[in-house]
Amino acid sequence: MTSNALTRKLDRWEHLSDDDQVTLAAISGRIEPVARHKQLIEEGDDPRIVFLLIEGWAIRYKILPDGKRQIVAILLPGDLCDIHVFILDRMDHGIAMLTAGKIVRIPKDTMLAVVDQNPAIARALWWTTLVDEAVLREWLVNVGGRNAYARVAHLLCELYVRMGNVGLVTDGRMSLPLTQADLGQALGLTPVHVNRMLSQLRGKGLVTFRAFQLRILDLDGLIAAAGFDPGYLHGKRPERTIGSWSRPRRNSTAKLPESPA
Amino acid sequence: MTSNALTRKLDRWEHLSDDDQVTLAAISGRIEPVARHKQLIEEGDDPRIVFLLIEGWAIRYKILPDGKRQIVAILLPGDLCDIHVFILDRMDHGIAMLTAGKIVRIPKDTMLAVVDQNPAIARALWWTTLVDEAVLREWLVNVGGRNAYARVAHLLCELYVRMGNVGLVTDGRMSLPLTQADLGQALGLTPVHVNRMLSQLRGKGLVTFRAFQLRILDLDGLIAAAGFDPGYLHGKRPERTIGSWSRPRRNSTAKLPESPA
DNA sequence: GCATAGAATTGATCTGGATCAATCCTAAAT
DNA sequence: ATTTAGGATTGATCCAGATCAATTCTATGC
Repeated sequence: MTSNALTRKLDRWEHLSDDDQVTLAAISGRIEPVARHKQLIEEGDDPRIVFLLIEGWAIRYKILPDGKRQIVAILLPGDLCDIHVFILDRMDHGIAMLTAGKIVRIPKDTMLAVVDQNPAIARALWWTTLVDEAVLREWLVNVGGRNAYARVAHLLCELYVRMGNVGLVTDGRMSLPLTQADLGQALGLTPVHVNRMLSQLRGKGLVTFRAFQLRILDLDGLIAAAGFDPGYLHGKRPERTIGSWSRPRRNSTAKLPESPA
Repeated sequence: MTSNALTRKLDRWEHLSDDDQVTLAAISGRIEPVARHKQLIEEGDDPRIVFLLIEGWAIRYKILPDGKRQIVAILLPGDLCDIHVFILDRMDHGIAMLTAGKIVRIPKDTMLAVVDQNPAIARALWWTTLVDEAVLREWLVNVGGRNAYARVAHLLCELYVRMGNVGLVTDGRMSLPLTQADLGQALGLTPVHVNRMLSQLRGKGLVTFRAFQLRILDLDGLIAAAGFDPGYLHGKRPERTIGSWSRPRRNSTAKLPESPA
């Protein structure tokens, strides 16, 4: 099970041979539980380990000189926590769990050795970093160019698609373990204003969000409100469903999880 | 000369053997001139070519549904224009020249073959993408968390450091071929407001900017105004000076090009 | 059931940047 | 020298979001 999360993720981009899969299985060993709000890596650390997030949510963030925290990425189950290992001698950002969860640690040296000997794996990993970059670009566009309402809508769309890709959306509902303050830090908005935008979205019958459960009521409406481009995550093939979270997809041609009409 | 821009850039991150260098020299052949404002790749294209920017400036940008343009990266001489070739079957953003300049085209297949057979080169290229990502993160922080004044200052700091790294800063002066409207599109600000922030910076004796020439008068002051972290670009070793632009560095220990006191 | 603490919500007010609208510069073209 | 066009600058006003300040929920734990 454990290794498969990684294999499955990478195989989505680049076909991996059986050998490659065995290699990956070998490096991703024991799963460890991690506590809510646990710092996985701190800004300034010399990263020596790649984390594979098996369960739970995490964030990448940077602290501004005035102490404000800017969230620069949201990591979902199946995401690779830090390949930056390969260049950064000093992390330029921190990574912290948002919820309790489970991770697998992969030491830097293991990772480097594998990459050196398995071009297909290297390429697949590289691809994941390029996808991360595409998401980051879209976040920049979001914060730089959209108003608060569209901005919130856009983030919800993105998370909905990404959660759908890993099989964590059921009937238009998903867990969204961010407080409104957290959302604000990801969007460059005040918690108060996030709240107002959310209630506006609720008022228009697009979504519902309470008790950390997001429900999409009108996906098309939300997409329109956000100016969201469903193609932007560069999904090649939809990820196969994952272990215990899995749920058969009802419609293999749909790019987005269906929203309940 | 031509090949060396690439070699030099990559060698900065990962030591390349003579063989590797020969390989790189072989793939980066003829230099072509490109016109000002030439679109290198358009959003939606299936990218088939990597561009190496030899001379001139370019931008990565995305167009919002309402037609606004958000600049998501600024490319300087020596930058690799698009490795995204490797994943994206559809470009999620466009790339356009800002000035006239010179480029080298490298076909996707060539690139893929080289990468497959030269792990060191692959790793070096991967590194460049991770550095790009670090810059992107900082841009997000900039737009999401800083006020207009610090935001402008921060971009100027970044460009100053990057230009210094490729030997294009002389006595605290550099070319900056962006209009104030362009700066606004990179920063999520109005041209009018960019203008006001610039004159504020000028008023405090930090910089001067006219006729597309930026002059840093008080680097420490600018860094302080920006909340800039000089380490953020992850420079491992300073890039060696490049061809005709080069100028011996006066102080090998300085991280930043000196500003004239 | 009651207390507690972390969130969400709501209202009132303020302000950093946006907008709108003229000029003003400056370099290249005639 | 004069026109022209792309930028820069300046001033006046507006408004989306920030701030400040209470409440109100809601899930705990006792």
